[in-house]
Amino acid sequence: MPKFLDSLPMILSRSLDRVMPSYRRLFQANDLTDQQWRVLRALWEKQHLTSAQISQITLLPPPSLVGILDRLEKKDLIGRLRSTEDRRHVHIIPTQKGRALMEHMMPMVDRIHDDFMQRVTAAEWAEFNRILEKLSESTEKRNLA
Amino acid sequence: MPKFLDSLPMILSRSLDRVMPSYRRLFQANDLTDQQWRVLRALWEKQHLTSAQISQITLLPPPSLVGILDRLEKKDLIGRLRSTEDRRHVHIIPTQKGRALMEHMMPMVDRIHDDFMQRVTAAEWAEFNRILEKLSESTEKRNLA
DNA sequence: TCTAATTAATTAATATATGAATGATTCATA
DNA sequence: TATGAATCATTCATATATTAATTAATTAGA
Repeated sequence: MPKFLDSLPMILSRSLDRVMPSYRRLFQANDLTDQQWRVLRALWEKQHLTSAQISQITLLPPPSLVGILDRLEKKDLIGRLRSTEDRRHVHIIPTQKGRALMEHMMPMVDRIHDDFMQRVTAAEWAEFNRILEKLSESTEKRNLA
Repeated sequence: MPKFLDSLPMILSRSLDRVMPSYRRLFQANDLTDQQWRVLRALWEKQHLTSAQISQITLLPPPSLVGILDRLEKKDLIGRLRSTEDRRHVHIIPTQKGRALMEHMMPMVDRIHDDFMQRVTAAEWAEFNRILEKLSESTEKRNLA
């Protein structure tokens, strides 16, 4: 009989609870929430993304994203620009201030990641990802139509 | 350079997002949220727990727990009983209705867990847990005083 | 014994999650 | 080309997360 604490949701939740504080200290020092950083981080690679794309990348649900973008906009870290081709899309673009903050934080975020990676070997990390993928792989039939 | 999507928080979050729907369907069918079920589940083994104990077991932060317990109490699934020895403690006790619901749901919850476990071998599951423990092990100095 | 420090539960303020619904727009197609 | 289906961002209602502060009760120590 599987014990509650050993269930997949609890194991993953517990790990997240243990991992996040390391990051959160940095986020708070820069007056950002976890989610707000995620949005900025998503804009690191691409210079502009639609709201829907950010939602997919960051895993933030669209209704949450609206408020998160509102607050980032209020802090002058991002801007919204409605697309001219398809007026349903809204392009999210980091401001100068937002880009400066990202450049300031990225090295420290990478450093935290590296610290975690040093806890395991490359082989262990690969194995971990392989098994987790098997465990959480989506079985939903995709719409291939 | 570690990519955003391959960071530990994103990997764990993505897995949770993939795993939870299987459970959530069952919870919703029984008019429970994830967190409300967690509280009931914690009471499966022990017949009564204090609010603080439930918080530790379920990983639900105390301020959230207050409202969750309120709603469970309103549904007549649990009761609150202030301790007589130490009047700061509040014992949480499932009602008859709450216990019946637990007994109804537990087999199905176990079934979902078993389905996930069948995706990997026992060795893989053990290895997964070992590596995840190394990755998320708390380095905070414990108060050993 | 009396006060300072602790502890358990709670409240408060703000931010986010979840699921359903809406409004504006674009697409598909008869 | 009118029209229903699909899409994107958003709103709404409710539930939960996060951090700080509060309240009541207990404990530790001078």
